[in-house]
Amino acid sequence: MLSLEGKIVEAEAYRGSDDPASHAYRGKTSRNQVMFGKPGVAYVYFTYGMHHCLNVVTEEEGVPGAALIRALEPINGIEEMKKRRRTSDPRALTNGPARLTQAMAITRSLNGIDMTMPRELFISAAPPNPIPRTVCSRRIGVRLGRDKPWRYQVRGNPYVSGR
DNA sequence: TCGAAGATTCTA
DNA sequence: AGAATCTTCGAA
Repeated sequence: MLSLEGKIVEAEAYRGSDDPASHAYRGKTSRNQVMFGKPGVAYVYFTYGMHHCLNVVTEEEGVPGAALIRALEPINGIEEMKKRRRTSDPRALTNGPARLTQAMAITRSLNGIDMTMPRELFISAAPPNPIPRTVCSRRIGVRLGRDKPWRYQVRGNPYVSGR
């Protein structure tokens, strides 16, 4: 069984009542409730009538917060990803929050699963970068909370999202 | 109930 | 620049 794998190269932070761009800004709802739960859990939501996005819950239980995974560098299962994304361009496979969920077949059925253990969907540690080169900038695609420099990406990585 | 907006992507 | 497309949320 082939697994679909990628290295996270871009993410954005979202918090709670102090972050107007966050789904948790106005408190807990049925959609965002996992943002208030245990850290390391997947928060997957559906938006624009067609797209899924994947977050990792980040804060201790009871405190809302999550990181939106915005881009991956494909590592394994690239042919499968090309089929799912209907493109052969390797850079277009996972360089956007909704693109990577399509490439990796991530849907709301995975909402709420613990990604700190080897599961259907999980995150594992990678060797540290020999040269630290993570940079931050303003978040993308949000109307409110543009001022917050909570987007982190690997500088120079060709698989990050954006224009 | 109803209506507006949305942590996006693709096409023209 | 505009459409696609439907869920979610807050107001009525």
